[in-house]
Amino acid sequence: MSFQPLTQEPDIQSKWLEQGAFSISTQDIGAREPYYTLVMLPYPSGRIHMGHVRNYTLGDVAARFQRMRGKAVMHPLGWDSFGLPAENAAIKHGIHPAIWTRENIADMKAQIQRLGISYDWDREIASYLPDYYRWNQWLFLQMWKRGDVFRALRNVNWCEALGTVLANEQVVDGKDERTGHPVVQRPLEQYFFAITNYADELLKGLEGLDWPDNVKAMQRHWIGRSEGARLRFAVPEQPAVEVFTTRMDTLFGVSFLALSIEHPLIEAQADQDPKLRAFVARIQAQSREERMTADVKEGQRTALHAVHPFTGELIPIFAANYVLMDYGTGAVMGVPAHDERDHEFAVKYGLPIPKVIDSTDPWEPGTLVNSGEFDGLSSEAAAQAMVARLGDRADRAVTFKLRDWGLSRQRYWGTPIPTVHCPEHGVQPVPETALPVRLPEDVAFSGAGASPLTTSQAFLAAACPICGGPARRETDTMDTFVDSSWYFLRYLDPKNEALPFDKVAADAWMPVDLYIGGIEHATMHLIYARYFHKVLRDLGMVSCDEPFQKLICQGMVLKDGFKMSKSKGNVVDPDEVLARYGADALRLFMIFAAPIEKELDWTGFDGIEGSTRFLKRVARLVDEHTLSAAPLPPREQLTREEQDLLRKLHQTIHRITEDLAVRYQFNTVVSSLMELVNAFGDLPLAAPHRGPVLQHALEAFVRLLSPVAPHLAEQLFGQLGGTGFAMAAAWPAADPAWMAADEVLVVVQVNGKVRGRVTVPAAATEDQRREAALACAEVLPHLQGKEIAKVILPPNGKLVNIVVKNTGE
RNA sequence: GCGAAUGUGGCGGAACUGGUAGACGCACUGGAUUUAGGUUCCAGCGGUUCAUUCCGUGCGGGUUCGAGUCCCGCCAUUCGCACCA
Repeated sequence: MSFQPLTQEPDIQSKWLEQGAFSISTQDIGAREPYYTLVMLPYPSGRIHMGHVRNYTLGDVAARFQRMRGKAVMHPLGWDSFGLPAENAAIKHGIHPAIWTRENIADMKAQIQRLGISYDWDREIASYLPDYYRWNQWLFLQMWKRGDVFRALRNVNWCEALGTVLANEQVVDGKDERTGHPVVQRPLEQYFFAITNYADELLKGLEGLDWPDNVKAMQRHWIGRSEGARLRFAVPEQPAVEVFTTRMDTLFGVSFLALSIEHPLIEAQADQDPKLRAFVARIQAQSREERMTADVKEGQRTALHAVHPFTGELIPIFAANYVLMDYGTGAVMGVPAHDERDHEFAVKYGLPIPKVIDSTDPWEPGTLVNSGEFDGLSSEAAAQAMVARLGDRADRAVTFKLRDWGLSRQRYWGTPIPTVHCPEHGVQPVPETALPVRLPEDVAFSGAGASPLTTSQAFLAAACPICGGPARRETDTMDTFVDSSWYFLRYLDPKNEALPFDKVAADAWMPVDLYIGGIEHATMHLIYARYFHKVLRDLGMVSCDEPFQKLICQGMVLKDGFKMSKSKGNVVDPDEVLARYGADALRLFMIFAAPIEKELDWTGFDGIEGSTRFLKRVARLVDEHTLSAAPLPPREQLTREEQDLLRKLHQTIHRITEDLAVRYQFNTVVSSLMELVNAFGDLPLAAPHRGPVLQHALEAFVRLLSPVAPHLAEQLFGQLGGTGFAMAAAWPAADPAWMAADEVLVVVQVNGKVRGRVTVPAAATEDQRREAALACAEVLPHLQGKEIAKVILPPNGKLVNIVVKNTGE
């Protein structure tokens, strides 16, 4: 029948779908162990790209392997279908985001099905559908009740000309990327999830996760825990200024306080100080980007002074551009002698630079000097002593870089936040019975002005849940990261109309056994989802602490060393490859060409030609084989070559199983398959038991092939007389008795250099191995005139090292 | 600057606990089959050498009978964060 992927693969795919070969249910758990393979929720941009192909193929190999091992495999896919591109398409082409999204999903789904990925499509979800986003709203209400949601002011990117808020990615060089209108920072009242309540747990939880080190490091850094102290400086006739410091020991070196321009004290002073007001206004006018990238430290002296808590000295207070309002307390004690930034600032403004720490590196801790009663103490001891001595003016404190999660978006295409604004009762959540709050259809997409939601009168009109009076419906929508923070739970119970998911289903499958996706989600998505999962646990909805036990980040797919992108014009369309080579060849190449976590360079079609060559060879091997019903003869009746083939078979089963189950090293799975195929070629045509030996080996081989090249495996499985699906057949077991050879090759080294090889019986004792090595013909010349100091025999028995030294002359 | 990772043939990469460096594939070279191209098959393919001679896993040291693997010090590349008090 040979290898005809373009006609055979679609047939096999329809058979799988018709017979529900990929479907799974919670009832399947019991006799079978659950296994949950997940890939990151894709955005339906319209076309799949090679990155998707790589990601989904990797997940599918794991899913198919675990299924064959008898696990109940959960393997779903859905669509992260809210977000800016759909709204931009609406503005640009006048097509409604829902229609654009629906069409894109249909196209991409067809492409993915053509790859033969074994998703249980009955569990497909899409976040833009009310069936899904109503549960975002429901969860928001639960979190509101628990106090996980709050409202606060935060700066947004505001474009005056458009009268709209822009997302960070829409702002380039301080301008709207579409129109070029200037963008400034402006505070707006928004909703937040109090993720910082979980900062410590999010940090500690990383320890137990089987995740790549760099991802864990990124999260640790993102959470950014630092220990120090909070300390209040008295300011005459003003409220005290609280600072956070990790270097309490340097307190005697303070020569100024630097406050953020948003600090309340600075805001109050600016009212009466024109110079300060001008400074604040100038910094405020800078775009977010300008301000983040400015590396010049600037400040403006205020008329105020703080009192040093120990010396009583008056310390000038500055407003400074390098102090961030949302880290620590928004105020810094300036210690120029022992902090690089403070030093730069003090030099610029002519402030004193008193040295108070003796150490080799001025920025590092050491021993205190010029610090009164604390002189001579170590930095660590001094910090403790100072906090104690200051009583209620200082406390030990921990600060995080992690900020609360602002979830408001002034956009149409997202989950409406389920609240109303009542003139009487303020912001009130809508009752659960009123969910979902649906997105209205009658909106205008102009790209200018406030959110399109404000153009729907029907949507805006609401009633206050407390007084029943007229209220304005909230027009902010949720960050799409909310959608992707719990979707993996909805897959487990996608049709539930009473709850987002049932706890029984969640307990059955969670945590996810293998999560595969791009490293670009190392911080945001992977922290938000962990946070949501912990909130859900505290709501009693899930039992485990962490959602994703094992994470693998696959490398990017490149073309000639560069990221594939439309603008570079170097995109390789998966459809083109599928149309020429079929799914199996593409899958095989994706798995074989590079280790999972490394970049994969698509240098041309040579690689996939090689994959096709291999698959053809495999097909030919089975075509040329004559079916044999005879039982496999006992080992002792087989010839050496026949035994060699079966030994290679069992060694390969062992290796591939380890690579898939333990090491997650998929590229060597393909190498092992190729080696085994090469070994098939070494079996002589005249081998007396060729029929049964080959039959036995091919039946096992086809199963090993099935996760990577499932279509061809299906076809060959049938050709070899198998019934049912290859994908449902049992994974072969490696027989240790077969893996061991009765003779082993021993490498003989002299002083660590390979000098010869001898074959000894597997059962040979150490003494026999030593004898054989010393008698080895190639080794003898290297022993001439030398004294044998010792002979090393490592426990693996595959090597003998003879250590010699020169005798006299 | 801080953090993490990675350096192995012309290329992608193997080498699992320190034990035959270069598996497997791509490209290339020669040969066979073929009218030819393609396909398929066989052989070769790190450098060097008269020689299985010596050299060789980014560089320099070290530990060891033995180092791609472990330790110390560099260099380079990639990624992430970046005024974090």
